[in-house]
Amino acid sequence: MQINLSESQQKHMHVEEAVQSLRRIVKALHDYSTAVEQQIGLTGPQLWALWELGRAGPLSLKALSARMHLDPSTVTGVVDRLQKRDLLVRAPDLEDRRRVILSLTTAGAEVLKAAPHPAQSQLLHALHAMPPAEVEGLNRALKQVASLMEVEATPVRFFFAEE
Amino acid sequence: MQINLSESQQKHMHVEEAVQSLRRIVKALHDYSTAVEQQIGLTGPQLWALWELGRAGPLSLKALSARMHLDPSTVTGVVDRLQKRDLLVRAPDLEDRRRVILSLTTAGAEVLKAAPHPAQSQLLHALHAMPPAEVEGLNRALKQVASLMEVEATPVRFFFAEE
DNA sequence: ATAAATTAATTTGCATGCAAAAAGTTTGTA
DNA sequence: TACAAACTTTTTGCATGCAAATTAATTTAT
Repeated sequence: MQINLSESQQKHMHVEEAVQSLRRIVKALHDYSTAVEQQIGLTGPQLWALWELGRAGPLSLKALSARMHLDPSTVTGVVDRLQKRDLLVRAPDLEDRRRVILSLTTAGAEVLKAAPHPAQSQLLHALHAMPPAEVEGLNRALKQVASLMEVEATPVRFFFAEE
Repeated sequence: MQINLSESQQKHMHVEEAVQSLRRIVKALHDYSTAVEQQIGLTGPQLWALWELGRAGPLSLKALSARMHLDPSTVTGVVDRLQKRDLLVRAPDLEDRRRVILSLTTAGAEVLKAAPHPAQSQLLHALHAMPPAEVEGLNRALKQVASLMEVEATPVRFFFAEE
């Protein structure tokens, strides 16, 4: 079967598919987190925090927040729950007493050893599995999308052909 | 200054940048929602719910939940807040008394008329602004990433409105 | 040397988001 | 018809997530 599409129709199709693919990626990330939670009893953010501590050694709360790209007040809660389960400890920083030093406990390190990678790694894995040229092209296109979206910082009304 | 990078180092760089770009896209979506919230005093999900009601007429809570791809228990809360501000009303369905019929109030329709589209328009706008070849390449790469991430095939869900 | 500004972590308040269970309604079946 | 099963909404409980305010400690400026 041969169907002829106008150039704008083809483009619209690609846009729809690209949006669909982004949804699939987000869903895959979410599903992976849910599966991990079922498996080891830690939520996505909790495992992620442990994982960052495991790879980057003891960290202050702020440093951990920065690595997770989350607000410190959010990470405080995540750390509370991990501490309650003795997977990490808070210790005062003698250099700067405002700071708290977060370290894995032995139990935390054990859990981490048995745990799968956090969901972020799922994405990294996929990207590393792709041909370099593909990754480079994807990178260029994503950067452009991000730039175009950042230009429109303030809400504007958009109008679309059919929809 | 000339620095030689191995092929794997170059690839790793592209991977990092691609992940960074995805983060920027997610952040741009969030920033847009925040800007809308500042402008019209409605959160992203609240505007989204109003918008679906505006375009798809009166809906039951379940039907609205389905359109938003959110759990009914979540939408109950969103609807509560909109009802408290008289932007929509709950009415019993005489056909099936389990159901609740959600309708925009005049005030709700007014707010909607003055409001920008919900956040996903930002992304669509950016994609439509790109050269067709770029979109096609992006599409192909994203599909591959999604496939690689989907260890087991599962039905696609959504992270924002559409249709 | 001391006041002012900054910084780190926490607390509080609000809004998602889901799962599980409760309550009322309708449908299917024996 | 009676009763079980399924459906619709709400409630409850928990875990993010951010913004704004607080507290304590440190740095900067006067």
